[in-house]
Amino acid sequence: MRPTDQAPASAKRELLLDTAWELFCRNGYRAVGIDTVLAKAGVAKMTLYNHFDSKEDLIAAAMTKKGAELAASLDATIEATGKNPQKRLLAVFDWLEVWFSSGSFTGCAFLKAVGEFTLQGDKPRKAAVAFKLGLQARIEQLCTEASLRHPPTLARQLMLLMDGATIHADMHHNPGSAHDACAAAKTLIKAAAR
Amino acid sequence: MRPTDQAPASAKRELLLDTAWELFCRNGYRAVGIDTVLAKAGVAKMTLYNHFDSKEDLIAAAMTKKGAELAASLDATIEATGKNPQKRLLAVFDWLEVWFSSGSFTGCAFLKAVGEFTLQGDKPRKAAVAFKLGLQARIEQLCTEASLRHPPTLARQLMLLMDGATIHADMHHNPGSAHDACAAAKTLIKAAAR
DNA sequence: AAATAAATAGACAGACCTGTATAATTTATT
DNA sequence: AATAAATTATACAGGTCTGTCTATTTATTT
Repeated sequence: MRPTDQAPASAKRELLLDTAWELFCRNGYRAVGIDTVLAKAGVAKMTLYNHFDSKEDLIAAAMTKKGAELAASLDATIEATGKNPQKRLLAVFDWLEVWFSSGSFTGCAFLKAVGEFTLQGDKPRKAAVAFKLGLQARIEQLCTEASLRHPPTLARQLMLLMDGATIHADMHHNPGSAHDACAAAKTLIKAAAR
Repeated sequence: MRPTDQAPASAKRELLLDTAWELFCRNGYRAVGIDTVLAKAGVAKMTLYNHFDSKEDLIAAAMTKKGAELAASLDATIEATGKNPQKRLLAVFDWLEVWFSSGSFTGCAFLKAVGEFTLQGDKPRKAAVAFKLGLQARIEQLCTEASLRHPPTLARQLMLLMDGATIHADMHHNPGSAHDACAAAKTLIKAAAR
């Protein structure tokens, strides 16, 4: 794991990203102050500002890092599912259910960022949109590989189910929303099969 | 429109609720200060605190008021659709599309409240959950009236599509997500018909 | 007109926030 | 061991926030 040129990996830096992610995701971005992150991470303030230009930069960097981790985690789940293209597509919902039931689930930090950072130019919002579009592209690819009709449309529809389920799992403290979404997805997939 | 006993309707009070709703929905709850609401409404601070105990109370009250208005608006759309039960159910998505395309659309204040107020006891969160459950009950009723199978499950699934579409319309500035959701809903409804 | 209620302006306390400055100290590298 | 780099502690500036207090003015009602 060589550090990227743009973002050299130091231990403190990674610790800050992980701590920030957890706190912001659980309590909201504006509700959590920098000092809270620093206290929990046990890191000095100047260290933070040596690594990041601002709080928003820290947030965006955490989202980029975690987004990559999540994408890798999803891919691992898909690969572990085997070769059947439809099963691989449906594995996305198993992945969601595991997440929702994990105990550490506190909603989707990307969706929350869209709610809190409402300006087009806000870095956290841009990081969130980028992650969601990347995920959508992956879903679309799976739809294509499953030889389903209209992969772009179907992928968007499946994204509605996924993000809806994520919101509901958080709002109603109900991991079962993954099951509802999965059942609906099966119906859509069956209708798009040829 | 007689004022409710619990919340007597004064002009200033209603103005505060409307102004707060718009600003909070557009910019986020914690991002907007009380003073901004007061300046836009042209109301003195003490007037606010004579009508509401706290900022969170104002937020929760605005959500309750707007929730009732939205429910009435939806019902009006449904009634205007006619008697066909399936068309009445699908009218929900027309209603969404009108909202998304309205120009004043800045995302769903209820979903944003869930993201920003993460404690069970937070009044805004409770108001949001109450609204969403009420809407879900209405959808379930429409499913029942359309003689569809498993109305509770189907209603939850349609809610996933609706909330997903709302999030996406905001996140991607794409009112067309209502159309995606509607098409998916038609597939689910057809599969649940008997 | 008199009395009661509602709204106003403005200052203010106390807390919190982000980001900076400085100097001492630890860690890593050569 | 000597030098360079990273981290720390602490204080602080400047701003913002919610909510309160007081005194004054405007509406409403009797």
